[in-house]
Amino acid sequence: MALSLSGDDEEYESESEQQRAAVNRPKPKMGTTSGVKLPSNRSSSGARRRRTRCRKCEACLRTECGECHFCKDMKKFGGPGRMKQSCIMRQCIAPVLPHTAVCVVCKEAGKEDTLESDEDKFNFMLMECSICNEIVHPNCLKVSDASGVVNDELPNCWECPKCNHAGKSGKVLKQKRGPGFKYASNLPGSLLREQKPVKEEGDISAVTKRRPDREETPRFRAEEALHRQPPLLSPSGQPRPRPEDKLRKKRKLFDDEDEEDLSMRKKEKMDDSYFSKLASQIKTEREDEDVYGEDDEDEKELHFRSSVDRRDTEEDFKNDPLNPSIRTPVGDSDQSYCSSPQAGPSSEGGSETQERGPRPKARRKRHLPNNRELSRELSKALNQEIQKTEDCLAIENRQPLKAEPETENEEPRRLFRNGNELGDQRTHLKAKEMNGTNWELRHFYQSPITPLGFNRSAPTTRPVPPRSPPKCVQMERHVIRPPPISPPPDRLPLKDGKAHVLQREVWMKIFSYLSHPELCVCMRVCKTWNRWCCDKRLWTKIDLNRCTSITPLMLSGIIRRQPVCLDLSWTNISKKQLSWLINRLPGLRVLKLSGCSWAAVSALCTSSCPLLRTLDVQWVEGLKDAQMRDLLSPPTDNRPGQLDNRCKLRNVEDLRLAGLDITDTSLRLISRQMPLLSRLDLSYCNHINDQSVNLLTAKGTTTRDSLTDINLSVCNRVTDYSLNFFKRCGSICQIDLRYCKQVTKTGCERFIAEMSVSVPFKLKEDKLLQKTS
DNA sequence: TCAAACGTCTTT
DNA sequence: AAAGACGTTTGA
Repeated sequence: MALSLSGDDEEYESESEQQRAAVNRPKPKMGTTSGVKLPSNRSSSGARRRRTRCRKCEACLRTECGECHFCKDMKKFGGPGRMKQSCIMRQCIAPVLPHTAVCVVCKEAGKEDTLESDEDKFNFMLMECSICNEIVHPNCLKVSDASGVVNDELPNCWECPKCNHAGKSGKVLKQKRGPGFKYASNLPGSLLREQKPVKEEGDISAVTKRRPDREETPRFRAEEALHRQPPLLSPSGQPRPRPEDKLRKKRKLFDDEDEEDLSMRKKEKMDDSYFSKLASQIKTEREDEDVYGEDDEDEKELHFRSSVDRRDTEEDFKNDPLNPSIRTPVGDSDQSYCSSPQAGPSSEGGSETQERGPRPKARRKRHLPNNRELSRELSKALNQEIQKTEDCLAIENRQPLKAEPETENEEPRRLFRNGNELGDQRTHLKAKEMNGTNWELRHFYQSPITPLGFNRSAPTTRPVPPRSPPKCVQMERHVIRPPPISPPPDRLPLKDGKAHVLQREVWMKIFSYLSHPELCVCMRVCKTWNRWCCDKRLWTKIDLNRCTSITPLMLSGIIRRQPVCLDLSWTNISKKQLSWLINRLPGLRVLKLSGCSWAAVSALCTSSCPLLRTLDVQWVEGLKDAQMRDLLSPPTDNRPGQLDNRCKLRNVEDLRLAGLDITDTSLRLISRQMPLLSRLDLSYCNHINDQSVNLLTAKGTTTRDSLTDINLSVCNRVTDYSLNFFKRCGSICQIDLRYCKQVTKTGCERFIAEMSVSVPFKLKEDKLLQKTS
């Protein structure tokens, strides 16, 4: 299929293939396999062990979805059973060598389980060479002057010392990641698409680290973006962004002319920093030099790893394209494709606004570019870069390009400090310099929401919900990487072969003081730093708020970092993307989806995130009672293995529902299904009234005791009477009734007076009641 | 022995 | 290039 050999892959031929060629099948086409048959003996180069699922990864643990292409083919689902493929949802993340695999030297199986130290484990585990396909215990090899290059993307996979030392390239490598990725990455609409290897051109790095495909990023078109209008005032008092903020000043900020500047600035920046000095000592860990150490605790928890930002080279360092704000020309959003979110169970509410026209443009002129605009532009710029990066890396990995980058958006040549390195390696270099950290940069430059002031004139007007993105021909195409088998090295290798004196954990301490943009800088220094800086401890919170385009690269970047808190508010993330993410972020505690479409948010209906504590779905387009019911109801899917009948959001403590057209129906469900709910934001909910408050605080409800903080600001149906209901809330600490027309100051004062006996309250602001002490 | 499914080839 | 087909490997 997609991973079949290109004409160059002449060294590879599997046993079965040979048999087939000889017996069962027509002769392979010329060029597909070499005329010279390789010995089928596995101990020799050429034959490769089929891998099998690990049975441990999340995918392996899933049950068949019954809906995908391959499930439908299965006999048990009524299909013909011809395709014989694993369910898409069950594509193993880290396919392993079969149990029958043995070392070609000692003929014994892997023995790592019997050993204690990491070093022993490594030495006695079976390693399959991605070049010669030999499976050996590293310890059984006698090559002392060269070490293997571990491929952290696939368990038990490396380039053996022999091949590595001989300078063989991985060009014959067909599937570094092995099976299990194959179909998932090639299915229509799959998030996991990948490409066939392509003819090698030029001198490219020895190891073919696979790259995610060039993405066909779902994006909003400029017009569409204008339609996505967050509220003018967020319930937390944060003003909502205005349409005029969006998509202005397309190129100005990142004009090509700044490119020169960039190298200078980079130079300066690096020259006078300690890092730059250090960097000069650091051994540049090119792909073919990199030897990974053992797994570290944190990374073991990661189920996926992407190679997004794993390209770091000298070039990276020298050409640090770090400051995106002065960097890439921003392409027009004409190439913006939109994903094709499938509406969730209750998608009916989401489409009515799709045809809305753009807002009056006059408003757009009003203010100067602010940080948010900047970030938006950056987002686009970076996405584009990422796309190009992928192209380049596709070349680097001898994968065919899906398409050439749009000429008009072609990245201008940069001034490299070492211009001579550009030469014939330009493509490669370009790929490297654009090291997948790009996306990471973007969100750092997103500013916090800039206050625009309260707009009370029409506070309860719902923002125009984001338009549902149109179908995208090629949606996310992205490869997820398994986590590294081996951890980063404990010490930083230096050029002289020695290791830096500081241990990794010391570096981690240092890194922990850095901002995310700074971490991105560090990630470009070398591979080791790249890996270290990706430690999830440094990325507990990832903010993609108002990112106009969530790209597959970003998704895998997120997975790689395993954030605890993820803000995807006001993005055009699709259902598929969100679902994909949630399923891969088992530790996610905070998920912010405000301003997203219900189509996207409905991913929560089918994905389980039992650890989720904070859910922000304010201003979600089309999220009404029916949808809320879907969100809160137990999974309807009761296929075998689907045993959890509890509410998927049962552990939510902080629920933000501002700006939703929900009624008491939803509140009943909430009070029933979220026993731990402590903070509830219902601001701008026009249907909320005293009866709603009564419901939430009624006898027998868990919310009565669990609620500590409720936001009812701009709920115009709420009156002073609600305050009586709050008196029975045992834990209530804050009641926000600001801008509730029917709530009076007198009413609040009365509440304070009456409560003073038991719980002292104060008016922090007008109609904002807060417990003192 | 059998179901599952990997990896490659063929067909579209 | 993508989708489909299928022999063979793998684990139970």
